[in-house]
Amino acid sequence: MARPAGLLKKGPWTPDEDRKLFAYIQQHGFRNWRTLPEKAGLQRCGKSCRLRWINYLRPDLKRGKFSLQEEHTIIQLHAFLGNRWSAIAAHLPNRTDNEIKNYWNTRIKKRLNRMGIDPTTHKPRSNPLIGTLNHMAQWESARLEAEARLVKDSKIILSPSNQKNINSNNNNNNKGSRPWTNKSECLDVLKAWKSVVTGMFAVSAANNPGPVMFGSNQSSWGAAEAGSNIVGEELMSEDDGSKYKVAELNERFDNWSSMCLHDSMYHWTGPTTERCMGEGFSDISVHDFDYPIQTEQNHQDL
DNA sequence: AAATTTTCCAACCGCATTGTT
DNA sequence: TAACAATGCGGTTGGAAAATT
Repeated sequence: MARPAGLLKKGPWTPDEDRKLFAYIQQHGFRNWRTLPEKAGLQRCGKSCRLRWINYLRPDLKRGKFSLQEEHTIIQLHAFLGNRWSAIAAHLPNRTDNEIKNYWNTRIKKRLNRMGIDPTTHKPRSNPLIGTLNHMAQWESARLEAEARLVKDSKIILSPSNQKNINSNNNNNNKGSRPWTNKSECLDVLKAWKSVVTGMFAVSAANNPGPVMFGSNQSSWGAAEAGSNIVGEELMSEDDGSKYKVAELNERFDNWSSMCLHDSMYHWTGPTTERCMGEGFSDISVHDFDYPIQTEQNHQDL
């Protein structure tokens, strides 16, 4: 049975211990973590073995730097799920909850703080008007970045030769080009955003290139469907089945469904029923809810 | 080059949840 | 159904490595 606690080893694992654990699990798998250490010839508790396997030895682990896409996914999922690292990890293949938690605490959290965003609530610290719409913080960060970009770009535009280049670029219709390079549309969305933040919900559709709508009960819109039970139930049945989470997610989705952006630049459609059922929650990430300015390059610089 | 500070991450701890008898 | 054991999760910490002074 259990070894006296005093005889159990603690602290960093040695290569020899790793070899023993790996070899044992390769051969026998892991069924009973409590008895495993003794069988594998290790002076560790089962808990320690389990952790070592899950966080380090597992062969399917993807180690190394997080990609920009992974980082986006983490931020977005954190806005949905909070500090539920295991739930977040479930949507990032080959990453562990511990790794994600560390990455959040050491990098993302600090960056959000620097941007004036509360990493817990995802809300800008300085603006109490923003109510329960957690993801708005992400929009705010997008807005700040967009504004910074516009300021930068406006200086470039002053040059006639640059103006010419920009015009031709806009006509290229490049598949890979970022849609928000169209500045007037970008500004319209920023205006719309501002009106949400300040509680002024009147956005004239006539003044916008695409439908930009705010308000409640937009149930005929795709995004509103994100609040349906189907979405929540699917999610929970796969992962943990906790009813309170279904309720919580639905509540959040209900809030979010009151804000529906359909626009060629900021395209938030929410997780549609089909996609949640077919591919999982992670599908809502990156391309649907992007941070406009950040690129692979400046991600590397961070 | 040395001292100090900061960053990063593996590992631990305690509590919650789930499974078993 | 209660009691206990096993497992899982998230917060925290210690120390090594990197960066800064």
